Amino acid sequence: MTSAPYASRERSTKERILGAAEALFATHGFAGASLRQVTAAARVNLAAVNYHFGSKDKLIEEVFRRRLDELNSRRLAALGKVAGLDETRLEDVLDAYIRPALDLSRTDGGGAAFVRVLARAYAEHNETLRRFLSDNYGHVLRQFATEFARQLPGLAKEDIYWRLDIVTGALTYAMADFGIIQRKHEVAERDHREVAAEHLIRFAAAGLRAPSVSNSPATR
Amino acid sequence: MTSAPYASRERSTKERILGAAEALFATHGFAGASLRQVTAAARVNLAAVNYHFGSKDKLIEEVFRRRLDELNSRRLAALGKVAGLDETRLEDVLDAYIRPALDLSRTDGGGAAFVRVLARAYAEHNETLRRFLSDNYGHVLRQFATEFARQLPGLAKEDIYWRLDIVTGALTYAMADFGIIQRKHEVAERDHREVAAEHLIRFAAAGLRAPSVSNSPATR
DNA sequence: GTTTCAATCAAACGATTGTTTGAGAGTACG
DNA sequence: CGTACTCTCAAACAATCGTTTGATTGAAAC
Repeated sequence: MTSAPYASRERSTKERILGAAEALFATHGFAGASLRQVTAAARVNLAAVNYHFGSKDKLIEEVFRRRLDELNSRRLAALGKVAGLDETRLEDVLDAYIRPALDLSRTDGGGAAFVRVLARAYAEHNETLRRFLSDNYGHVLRQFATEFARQLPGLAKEDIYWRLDIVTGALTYAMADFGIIQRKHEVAERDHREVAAEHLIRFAAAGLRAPSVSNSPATR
Repeated sequence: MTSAPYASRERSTKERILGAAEALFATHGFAGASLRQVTAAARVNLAAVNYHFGSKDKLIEEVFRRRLDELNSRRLAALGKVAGLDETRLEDVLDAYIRPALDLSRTDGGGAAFVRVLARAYAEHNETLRRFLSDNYGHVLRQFATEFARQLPGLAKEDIYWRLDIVTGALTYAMADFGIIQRKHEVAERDHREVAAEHLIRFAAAGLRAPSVSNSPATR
């Protein structure tokens, strides 16, 4: 029923499709990667996508759900270990937010590609996709916002959300490695992301601790 | 020769195509927006794109060049007014970097759409496009890096580039309005971006002033 | 008036798109 | 055995893609 019909030779057809789709969506975009490219890379018949997922759009959704469920629970688990504690520093909360994304990008199963897919999702600005992400991410972001608010009593709730958005943008951009400045080639990919996470946490912690904008409106 | 054949009724065919392409690329992506959609929106014959630009790829390049040339020179002009001066604060340099992007997104001619196109370009991760941006943006970024280094003598050159990348990522995503948290509908678009710029500058200034990562490697 | 040339137009080009079809293979259950 | 069911496959579907063609327009040059 739920298991494969006969002992699968390596990975199931569905998983092979998801993996190939993830990689191709990352490099060519959702519209740019065709189902023929995907099925060829997965060494699967063209009709398999519509048979297993129903349509290309459903396949895209499934690519997200597979990783986001994991990323969601990991972030919440990490947050649960530090939330509400007296000795918790701001950096610990940031680490709970950033580190799971970093770990995801280092999984052997192609999670690195998904980080780029996620960055594309933000760029898509598609209302359907946005609602999908909001439904799956909204409550996680709210929990983090609560803990950030506890760490930063001087900030208004609105400021918190603004800065979390900024952190998310910077995180997405950095994890997807969109830098204009070329990296040295001798630096390995995973070392690169590790360094990126350090810089991000350091930068974001200082940015979050900045004086409130709302309390001092005379900025310009 | 360079002028229109007869007094143009409103805007030239090339300009109408560029405007329509910019808007459609922003919402549907480069692969997602077809030339038939573009030419229909511009009220222009389908063949006009290939006649005036040669191909779809060349059209994409031209969409970038039109705005980037302006953004480039505005940023350098703003930087020139504050660079090297004793009374210049870090926030002034950041303002020179961020404000022109904000102004661009408020132009009536659809510059707001271009900001989203720019965000897409980063997500594209296309090597050709990356080189194009690096050629047009590289020297600007280097000049800003020099001034930032002057303002932040405690930071290593590598730290400067890392943090400039972070600022660029946060700027790109904030300006393109990719926030997961829904905004209040009563807030107008241009007010929204104005507030975004204030938050960004405040956040980025504090982040840039954070202690160097390189000088204290014991982060985790 | 005639030539010249840039610009626009409808129509078609072959290639590729997502999706559907119907036959066939292979396992499980009775 | 036969029936049932899941999955795979080659082939075709209509639609849409970027691009090209050849005719036609209209103003400028001579």
